[in-house]
Amino acid sequence: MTIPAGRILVVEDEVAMRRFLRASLSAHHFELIEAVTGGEAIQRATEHNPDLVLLDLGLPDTDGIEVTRTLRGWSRVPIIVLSARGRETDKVEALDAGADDYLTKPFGVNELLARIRAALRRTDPGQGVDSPVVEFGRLRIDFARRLVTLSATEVRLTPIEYRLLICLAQNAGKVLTHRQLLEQVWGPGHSDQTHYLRVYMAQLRRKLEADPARPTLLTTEPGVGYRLRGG
Amino acid sequence: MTIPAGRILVVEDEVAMRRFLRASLSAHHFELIEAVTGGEAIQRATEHNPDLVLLDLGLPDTDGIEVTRTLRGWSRVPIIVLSARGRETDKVEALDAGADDYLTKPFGVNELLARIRAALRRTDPGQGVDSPVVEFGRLRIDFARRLVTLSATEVRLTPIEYRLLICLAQNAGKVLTHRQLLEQVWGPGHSDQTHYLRVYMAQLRRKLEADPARPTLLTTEPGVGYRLRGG
DNA sequence: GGTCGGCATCAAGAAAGCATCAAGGCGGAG
DNA sequence: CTCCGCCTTGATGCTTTCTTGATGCCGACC
Repeated sequence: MTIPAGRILVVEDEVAMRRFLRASLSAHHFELIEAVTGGEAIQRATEHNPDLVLLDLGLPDTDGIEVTRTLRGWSRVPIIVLSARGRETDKVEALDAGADDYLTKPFGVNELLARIRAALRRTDPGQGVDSPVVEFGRLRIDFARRLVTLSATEVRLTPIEYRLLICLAQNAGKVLTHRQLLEQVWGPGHSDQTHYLRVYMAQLRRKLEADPARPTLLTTEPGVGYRLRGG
Repeated sequence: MTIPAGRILVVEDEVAMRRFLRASLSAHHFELIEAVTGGEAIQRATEHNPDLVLLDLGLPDTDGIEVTRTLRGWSRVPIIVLSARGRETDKVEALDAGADDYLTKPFGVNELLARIRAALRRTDPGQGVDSPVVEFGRLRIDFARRLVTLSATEVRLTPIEYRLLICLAQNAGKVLTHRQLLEQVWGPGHSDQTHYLRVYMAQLRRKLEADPARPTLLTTEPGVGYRLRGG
């Protein structure tokens, strides 16, 4: 029988490597999601909520390190970096950016699989210590299931809406500046497009607030940013 | 941070290696527990409940793999294996026995430290970071949340009002000259617009003082500047 | 007693920031 | 290929905030 062993997001631009990973992983009953660029990686991650990320450092657009940081902005998904660069400083940088493991190419399939198993094992029985669910009044966010409910009815959020909400939820009570939100949600280099924020905050409010014109959950801090008011 | 970064159990029989680890780790403010044999390792682990285990595979009595399995019998403490054996099968065996990471000797200190940080980061969601808060009588300023409360009711401040208050609060008790405040809040080149200060001090008082006409918190130092009276 | 400088307060115009609607573009799913 | 959902972008009107000017108070000094 073929019980899916987990969903893995593979971020890799080289075709040969991608084929190799696809073959090795699907042979072990992992479900694969693939991305070629950094931007695509972020998008796929929010859409599919993978159980683990295999990340090549040498990407065409963004640096893999940046992808790691962006992911860590809202997610605790295990990240294993695969890289041809074997220098110690590269490893330290990646690990400190939030990666869980660092494997230098070339590597053996079996070692990779063992490290994947080790990483998945850790998050598996969800020790209940860090509750994957938070609540703010009627609003309830289930991180593990990527599920947002409002008084027990599900709210459908687009990837960007969700990321924005997660950002705010993880810093509940604190004000997040426009810049912080833009960099976390849209990635570095978008820090001046405050218009995006306005549009999406309005959309979140329309979906989450009882009276979107007089928000109680998602409040504006004029001249500074936004905040999600903690219970 | 200079506070103990965590308790690490080092299981290693070679004296030189143990000395090396001791030096490297304590330099980074880790608290060390040491064990030479497998049996000792298990005992120390139960006694001291370490935050992480560094485990050499080549031990005099038990095999390190066995130690890993035994530990995993009751504990989820992160285990990083250090070993001279670099064969893939060794790594797979150790990881599948329950180790979280596998580092082949010789390795760089910085990589080891980065991997330790990565492992500790995972198990430490307890961000017990209480934000810096200062109080002056009924007035309370939460810097991290950018939240000002007066007898537990929130006070809304505009960006300039807030910056002005922060300036005064950071030098509580001291007099700040007009020039200092203007340059801090409005930026260099505004040092002669004392009128701004008057307007905004009045506004702050209206929002924070019980009797704005007879201020007790935000006092005027005629001819010099203003001061926030420390509790 | 009158005048003057520093200070407090009020109010109105100017500027900046914000919310919202809606249309076009893009890519993925069927 | 077509449809649909999502992201981007522009236009518009509104609100808040900042700046600026006018006015009155108070104590110091002449």
